[in-house]
Amino acid sequence: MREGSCRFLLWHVHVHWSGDLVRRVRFSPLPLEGAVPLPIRRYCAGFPGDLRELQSIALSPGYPYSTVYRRVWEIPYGRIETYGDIARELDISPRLVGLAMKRNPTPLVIPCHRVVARTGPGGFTPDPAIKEALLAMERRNTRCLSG
DNA sequence: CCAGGCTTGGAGG
DNA sequence: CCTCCAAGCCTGG
Repeated sequence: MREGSCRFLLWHVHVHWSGDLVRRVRFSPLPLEGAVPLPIRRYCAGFPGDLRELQSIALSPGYPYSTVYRRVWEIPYGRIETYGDIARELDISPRLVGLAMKRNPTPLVIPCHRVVARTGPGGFTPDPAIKEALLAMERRNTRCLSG
């Protein structure tokens, strides 16, 4: 089990991982000694790229809300969907999707920031500004590709 | 057992 | 346009 952090703008992204399996990702004001998986380092540095080459503990069968996490894992870079969309598709309540996102053990790998409310970005722990920055970054990187 | 949570759609001002 | 509110889930405490 390895751990480390990298920078995303003003934040430090703590990652606990081994091989391509990521067990924990969290945003912190403080750095953590050690490295993070290359795809995460690239992503945080602003390069558009698929984090789906990484696995998350949240995808394992039996993990709470794993069906929700698998669904969210499918959302590609630069795309967004609403809590309601996913709720209807999985036949659960929107609030349950929100609860699952709040408990997401590996943000970024499970891209919960791409799940937004019908009326705006929606929440994000520990700071909604992180979500907005991630979405802005992906918007910008995606727009350049197609005009 | 029980209340929460990154919501939503509808009602009413 | 805005605020208010209950439905509705299922896990952790």
